[in-house]
Amino acid sequence: MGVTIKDIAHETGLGLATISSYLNGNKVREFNAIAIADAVKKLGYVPNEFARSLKTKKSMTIGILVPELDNMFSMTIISEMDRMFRSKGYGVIVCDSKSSVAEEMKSIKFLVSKMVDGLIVMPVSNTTEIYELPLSRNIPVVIIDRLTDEDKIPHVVINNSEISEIATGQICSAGHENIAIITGDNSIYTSNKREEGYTKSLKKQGLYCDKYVFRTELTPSGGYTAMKRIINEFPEVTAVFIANYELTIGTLMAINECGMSVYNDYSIVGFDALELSKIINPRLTIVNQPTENIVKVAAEIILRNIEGTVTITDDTILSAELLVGKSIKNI
Amino acid sequence: MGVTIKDIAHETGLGLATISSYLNGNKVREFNAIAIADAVKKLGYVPNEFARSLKTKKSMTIGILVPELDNMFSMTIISEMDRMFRSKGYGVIVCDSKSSVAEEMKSIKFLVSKMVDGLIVMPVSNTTEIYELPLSRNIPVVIIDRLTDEDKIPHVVINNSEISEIATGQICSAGHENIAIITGDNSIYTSNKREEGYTKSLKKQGLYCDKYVFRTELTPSGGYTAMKRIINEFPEVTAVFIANYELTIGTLMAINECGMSVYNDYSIVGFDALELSKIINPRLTIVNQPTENIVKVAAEIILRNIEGTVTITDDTILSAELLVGKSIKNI
DNA sequence: TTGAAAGCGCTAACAG
DNA sequence: CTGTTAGCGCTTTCAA
Repeated sequence: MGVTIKDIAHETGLGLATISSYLNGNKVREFNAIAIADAVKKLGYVPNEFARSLKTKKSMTIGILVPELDNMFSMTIISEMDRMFRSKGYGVIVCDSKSSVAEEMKSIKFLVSKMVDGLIVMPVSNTTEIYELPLSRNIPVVIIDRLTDEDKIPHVVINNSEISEIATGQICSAGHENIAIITGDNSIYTSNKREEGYTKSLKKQGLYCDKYVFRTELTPSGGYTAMKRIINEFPEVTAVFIANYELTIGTLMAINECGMSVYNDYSIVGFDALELSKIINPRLTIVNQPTENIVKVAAEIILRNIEGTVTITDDTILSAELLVGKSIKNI
Repeated sequence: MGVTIKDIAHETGLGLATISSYLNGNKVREFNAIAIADAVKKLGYVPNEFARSLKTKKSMTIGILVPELDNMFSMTIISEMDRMFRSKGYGVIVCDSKSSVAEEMKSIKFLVSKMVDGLIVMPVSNTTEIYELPLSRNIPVVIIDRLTDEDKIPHVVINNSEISEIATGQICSAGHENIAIITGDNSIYTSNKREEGYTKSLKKQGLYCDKYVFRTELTPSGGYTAMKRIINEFPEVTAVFIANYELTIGTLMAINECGMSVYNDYSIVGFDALELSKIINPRLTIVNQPTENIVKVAAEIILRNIEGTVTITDDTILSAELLVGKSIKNI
């Protein structure tokens, strides 16, 4: 605690700049390089990032803000962000806005005060003003998972509506006529868009019926309760499109608990439940988000905007894929 | 971007120290306080944390290292840590060691290089040497979720063995004789301890049979596969104790898929699956970890050790609780 | 209370 | 390639 480059300058008899040079990977006479390396080891020198940051104005940390931390999708994203940024020498500092607009604002302030070099936000609110603070301090922002009307900030999203239309279409093609959707509140962008695709598909076939739209909390309980209602109150329903992971878990539980089964009793298309899909028999047909790609693109944009030669503000729309299993029955 | 306390000193005609004093909540003549506040607002001054950190040697961030980021328990812990520390002005920087000893070492180095003020580790490895680096730099460490033979570092753990013994005992009391366990590899502390409690309980009753011990990956697939084997190869088994959340999901899926049911066909005690337990009918009996308390205790210790008046090295053993549902059948 | 001044440890000109 | 020097923006003695 307290070995500085000055100490190793003393030890080696060299100047500060030489040490600094070496430490930053610049050319130094081989002879000196060895001396420095030795001194570093001997004295147990570790660079002081505070001082470095003060000078370079970079903290080498990225802020990530998600609505809920204990949610499968958030977790996957964070997990991959962590890997991605770590490999570039950046640390990741995470915050959770508890799906609250007020908390979201607070979190952004907090992250900015922590001097993050960039900010990745999975937003709750629509207000674009929450980005004024980071932007005013030249902290690049990337919004993921939803589109907003903020046009100075790049978005990375998937084709929620389209893929949901395709997924629903798949169910229609199998001959189902009473198809339910279990999704989240309409104020949630992804829930809304996924419902939009579902609706579009069914209207095209003249099969739409708003009684079959179940909007609930995005939790297993939400899915469970919704599915129970479908089973009990709408026996004519033969297929269900489920718009997220937590809902999918709950829905499956409800089906199983009632002694019914996927495929035979209910044709199912889930969302995000890659791991689940594999352990269900027959294998679940699901929509799979390209999380790795979302992260890769978002990270690249942020990193490039941090470099700051040009500023990217373009949105990226990635395609999710329908992983076809055996959970849709032809009737 | 660039307004410093010097600027506001100019603006107000006061000295640097006065401004700094005010900013840090110390007494300043009311008259001046107002002037400073005005200038701050007018110039849009925001303190530079780098400079402050350089001086105070505190980053106001805590490093958290978990073996797997996409794991229910890790997530819950992180989510609560985030809340806990945020409320104290600390940020949380998370790392994932991918259950690898080498990665764990790297992550600790990384976190230390990020100048965290404290480190909370859910360890993978047994080696105590990985803590030498933070300790040598006076960064307090708290180990959670497992006990190691490191005695300079406080641990916060639950009574894994005891609660598992109790849980298993509960199954025995209901008259079951062939009771399986689905757990993780023995090298994983929690898996090992939970199995230990199970074994102890069964041996006491003279019911132990090592064929009923299933050690697998801590994933839904792991649980699913293990349960399938139980169903197919050991029809005499009537009850299963499951040692973690992911395994519990997989196990339930397997049971349901085979057209069997919890309670009627299999008596089940799960782990950590608070949310699941509620959506299963009959309600699942589970072991519930006091995550909130784990976090609270760990955070308190870290914070206190950061203050640094005295150094706490005591271990804390918290009690998990058995939430009794209706998933154990009397036979 | 307040102001002046001395660093915290590092980087980046600049000159050699 | 190397050494000198001047800060980065803040906190903190120390006097006043």
